[in-house]
Amino acid sequence: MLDIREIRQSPERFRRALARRGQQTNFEEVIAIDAERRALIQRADQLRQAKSETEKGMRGADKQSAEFTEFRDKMRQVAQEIKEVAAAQKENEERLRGILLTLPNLPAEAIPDGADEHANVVLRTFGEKPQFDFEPKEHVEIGERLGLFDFERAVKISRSRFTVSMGAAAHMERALMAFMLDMHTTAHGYTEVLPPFLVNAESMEGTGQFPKFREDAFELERDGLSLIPTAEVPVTNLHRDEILELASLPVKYTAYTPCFRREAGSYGRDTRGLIRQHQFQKVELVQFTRPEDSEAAHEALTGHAEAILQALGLHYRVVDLCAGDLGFSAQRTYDLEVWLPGQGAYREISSCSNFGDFQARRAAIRYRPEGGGKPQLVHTLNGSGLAIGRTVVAILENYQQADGGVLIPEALQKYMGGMKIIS
RNA sequence: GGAGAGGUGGCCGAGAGGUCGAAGGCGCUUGACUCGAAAUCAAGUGUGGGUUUCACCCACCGUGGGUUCGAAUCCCACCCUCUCCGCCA
Repeated sequence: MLDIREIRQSPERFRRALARRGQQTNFEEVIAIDAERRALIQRADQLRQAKSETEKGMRGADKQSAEFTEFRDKMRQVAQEIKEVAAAQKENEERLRGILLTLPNLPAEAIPDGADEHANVVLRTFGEKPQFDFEPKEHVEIGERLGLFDFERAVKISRSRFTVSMGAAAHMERALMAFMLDMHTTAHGYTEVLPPFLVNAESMEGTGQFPKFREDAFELERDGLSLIPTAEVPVTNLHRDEILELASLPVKYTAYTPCFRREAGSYGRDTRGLIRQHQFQKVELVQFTRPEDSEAAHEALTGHAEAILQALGLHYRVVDLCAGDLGFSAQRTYDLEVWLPGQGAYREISSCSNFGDFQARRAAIRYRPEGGGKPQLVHTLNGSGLAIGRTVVAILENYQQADGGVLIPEALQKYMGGMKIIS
């Protein structure tokens, strides 16, 4: 959520920043509602002050006296007015919040301009495309031959865009989970968290999924809960409505969870294989930092996700998303795109974002600054480290052999009982 | 799922229609005492908002409604916690 006080002071700055996202925003309405809001607050405060003064007078008065009756009539009138102003305030605040909750975060100044992914900028690449002396296959073919996935039965027991992983593929998911969590907890200093996979609406609002992207979520309406679309939601909301100790910052969490997405509006895209699923597993990285530390933390967090790809020997590139391609809550995002030889394309395998204070303001996550003083909003960050299904895809396609087998990256072998090859 | 008890400041805990942002204690901070520490004494110690911003004012006793001139206190609904029973991995 954007800060209404800052909007009030410099609407033009906000208008220009959101225009970079391709979003035309008219702040006149918001500012007018805000002015009305403050006027209502002042009116309400005055009335309450009058009320409490009248009440003081009543305390000493004889209940039979004319004075008391006069006071009581005055109180009646004030109470009625308070009720009216309170109703107006409620309506006003709902209107204001309703608008503010649908406004996206301001893009960071440093990021490239552009309307869509074509304007994204490649910052760096790691490794090189592997060479094959045969035509590399897509993971679906590779998996079919090795009996790794059962797409048909997944549809039978659930529906399309779900997959059953079998044998070595299921084992590899488990191995990747353990491998990634181990690296992040030991080498990168994250605390492991296993959160609920169902969360309430307040949590979905805190990180920015609700209200604007409600149609993307699987909801259990009977219970008022949603399946998490990413571990970001439960893990960031761990500290909702909290004031963190300065000494505890940065707080760094890593969590393995399944993620559930409706993929509304993606009909026809990536219909084959594991790339786009209603359910996928992911190891997530989440950080809470002081405002002045978030940019450096963003670089570091991206590096933590990269370390996994590097350890697995996978060629990838780091992309700085342009203003038009940025997610709703993010001020800056680096995507990690892994090379998929079977597809002959780079595909997103991780997305690392700095949200600034946008989520912190929605979720009221603060810290006590140096030397005490008023609590300040933290900055929140997160990134996939990594999406596990897509990592399986990348391993299958990059490590495939002419005979149809797949070598297992060395770093992963000990997590797969010493297995060196799937054949 | 059924029955009962309960949700008050960082924590414990009083308050049971008006004098209550809320006693008392613990904790924490600062000062005094001390060579220093402990003990003791004194003062301070929540969050949000508004404004005419070294100050003043308003709100907040689980959440939302209601009764009343007036609600932490009475009524209703919901949420949560605890105990017992049932069920269950």
